[in-house]
Amino acid sequence: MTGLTDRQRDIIQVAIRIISRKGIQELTIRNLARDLGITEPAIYRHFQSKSDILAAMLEYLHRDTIAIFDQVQDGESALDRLRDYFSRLFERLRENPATAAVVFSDEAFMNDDRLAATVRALVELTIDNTTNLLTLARENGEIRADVDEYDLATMLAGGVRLLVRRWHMSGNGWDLAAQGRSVIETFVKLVEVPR
Amino acid sequence: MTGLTDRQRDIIQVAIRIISRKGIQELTIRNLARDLGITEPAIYRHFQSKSDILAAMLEYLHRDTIAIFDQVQDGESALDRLRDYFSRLFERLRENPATAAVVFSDEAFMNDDRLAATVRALVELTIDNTTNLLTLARENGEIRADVDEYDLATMLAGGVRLLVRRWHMSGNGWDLAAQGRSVIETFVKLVEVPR
DNA sequence: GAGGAGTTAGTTATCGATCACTAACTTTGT
DNA sequence: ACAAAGTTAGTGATCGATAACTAACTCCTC
Repeated sequence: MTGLTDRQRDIIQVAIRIISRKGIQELTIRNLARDLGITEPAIYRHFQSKSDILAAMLEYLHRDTIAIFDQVQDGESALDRLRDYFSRLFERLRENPATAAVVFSDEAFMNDDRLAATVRALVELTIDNTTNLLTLARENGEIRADVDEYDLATMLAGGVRLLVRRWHMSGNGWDLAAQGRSVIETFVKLVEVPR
Repeated sequence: MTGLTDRQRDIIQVAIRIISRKGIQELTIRNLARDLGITEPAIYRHFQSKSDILAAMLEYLHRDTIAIFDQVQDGESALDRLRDYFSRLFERLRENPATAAVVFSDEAFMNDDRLAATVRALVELTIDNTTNLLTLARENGEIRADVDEYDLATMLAGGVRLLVRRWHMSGNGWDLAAQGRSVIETFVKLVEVPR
């Protein structure tokens, strides 16, 4: 369904792990081959170029993020769905902290137009999802209507991004989900219309 | 006072410009020399290593950010000082858009412990400044007291960071100060205690 | 079911390009 | 005349990528 072989998936996972632990500068074909336990040319049996590996990696993360949004329950209130969405994002990061690092390696993809566009789309996805839920919340009358919802989405998504960045920089040394929940609840408290 | 020669300042400015336009991957001694109009070894007359150039660049940005915070007027209310602070940050970015790019190249400094610590401190600086102003605002009774101010600082600083990132990614194609003001005012509207 | 043909996934060895950096020499300004 | 700031010419290391080859497995034909 994803169009990837098992071996291609292996390579992507190892690539993500390298980026997570050592930064994207350390993601070389050499290091990738070493961690996979094969030689460098063998990698080219599975991907035509390093750029293709990165593209597949970004596409994988993109699909994964879409899947998370799709899992968010339908019946709840928009604010509950917002809580659910970020809770699931935090859960994924806890299970696979490596994914966080990739999203903060934007700059590394600037050279390659295709990769730059993909990583940009990946970042925008979370913002768009947030904006959509906030629009729904306003339509439902769950949040105050006297503030721009795009500004709200910017603050919420930006705040969570900053939190994840600091968590990643700290070596994942604290409970992201707990801190994240605190930020989300603070946000909800600010925008919620008392019922 | 800064301990830098004129030539060292030239080099830092050109380095910042390269990072801004092409990303940190393109910041090589070769490209730096070419843009400066001299040969590569000449650079080593002014800095002992590439790492030293990056360290000096980060230190320069750090001093600059501190200077901006110090310029914020004293007499106003804490919320007005907050507005003033971010307004000055946006103004600096408008005058020198290159500085934005550097702060988003965190990952590039991960290899070098000294650089990593410096860039981390640079990012924390804005958050700390924001937190301090929010603490003051609460003490003055300007903002509601039922929300965690560290969460507030995370959302505000994170939101602004995200905004700046998108502005940079768009090739500085729109008015950052105007969009930034909108985010700040939305934030103020959320936290302000009606008087 | 035996045996060639083709495929898959690896190997060793090597390529040209580029990286940060250096030694030795020359030019320039005071 | 001397020091600062430039030059030419080169270093070893590492980058992504390729050529040539091989072991192991599958598939097709008779």
